[in-house]
Amino acid sequence: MPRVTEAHRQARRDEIADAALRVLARNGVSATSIAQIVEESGLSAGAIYANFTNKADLARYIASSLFEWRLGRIAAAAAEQAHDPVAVMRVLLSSTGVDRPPEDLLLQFWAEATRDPDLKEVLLEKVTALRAAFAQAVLPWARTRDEAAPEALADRTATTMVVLCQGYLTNRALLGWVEPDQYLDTARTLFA
Amino acid sequence: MPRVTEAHRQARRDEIADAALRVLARNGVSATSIAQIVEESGLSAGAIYANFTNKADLARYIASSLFEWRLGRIAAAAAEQAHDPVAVMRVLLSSTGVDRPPEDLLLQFWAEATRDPDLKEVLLEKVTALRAAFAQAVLPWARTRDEAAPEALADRTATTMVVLCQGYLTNRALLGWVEPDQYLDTARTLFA
DNA sequence: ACCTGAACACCGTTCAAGT
DNA sequence: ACCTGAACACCGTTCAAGT
Repeated sequence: MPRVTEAHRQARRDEIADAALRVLARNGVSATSIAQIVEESGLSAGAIYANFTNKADLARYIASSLFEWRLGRIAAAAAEQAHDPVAVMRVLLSSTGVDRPPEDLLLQFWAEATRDPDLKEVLLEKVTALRAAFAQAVLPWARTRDEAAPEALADRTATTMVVLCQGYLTNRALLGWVEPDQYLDTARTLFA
Repeated sequence: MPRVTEAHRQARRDEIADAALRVLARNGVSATSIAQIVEESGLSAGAIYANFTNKADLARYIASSLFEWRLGRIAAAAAEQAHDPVAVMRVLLSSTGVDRPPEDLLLQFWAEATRDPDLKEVLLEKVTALRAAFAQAVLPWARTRDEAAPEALADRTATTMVVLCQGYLTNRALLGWVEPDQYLDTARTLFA
């Protein structure tokens, strides 16, 4: 297969995925049909199935790119001055932007992954990368706290940071009860 | 409508809901069809639609009872000796039992609620009750920390406890990375 | 009064026919 | 080589006909 065709194929895949994401953002995962994606993309049902094996495969492609976006954010946060775990989480949770993927879609994909092993594998890969980025970001902090085994402390801390951020995002997607600052500050009081 | 008929109707609803829950636990929300519930219950499609307005209404009924179960747990935890927030969360997160509802179903309903206002209302009601139970449970602790406005501290703390527990359950439903004790202990280190 | 199950519009997916 | 869109099996929901 010549290179030009491969590039064209990738462009087609992204064209379909972009159209699908627009429909997903409007209607959510469970209420999005192939017919709607066909209409939004201006292509045909056959064209979608020539580029993705099925609807779950298309969803996986989209979910992967959405979680990738958040990974970019945390890498940026790690590069900033903050090395304290709470400060790093504050950057991630407070991050805004026009291109921010809808948090309820992340939650819907996360829930779907409990029943879709392939999707689970994709998200596990992303979360593992996120955890590694957290661990690297807080390593300087860990060195000031446990000079004997700072790497182990950073790893444990990174895992808990993932869980803490998940809780916040899960909550905000549905209820939006708490601002990041209140969440982190009250948590500090609670654990003191 | 005579009372006997009303009781019979309620029994029918629970018969259908119980059958549906068995299918849901096996296959998950998105892969469960009315046809499967018809087969599992031994009734007909018409009987289901005579007792629930549609599939979403049936799901709402089931989700409500599952979250109710967790509420019972936290009320029990509140009645125990523990008044420290971390100890109360430890009881909730470590609770086991044969009748424990599958956590991935809770997560799937939570995600669905971001697109279903009626389901959102049901879950909001349950979470508000959970938050109130938390607030009551930690009030003695709050009095030892802030004698001026212990109720306000208890409320803020309860909100954050909800978010912290959500994060843990969201994580465990898919990854199962962390034990409750490690999560709570490392969080303490992280915020110190 | 309640239940049955065939019928309906729509869903995800396929594949013969086109270009 | 890739796309189209009618066709297929199955989905959620309804409702005339039964008991």
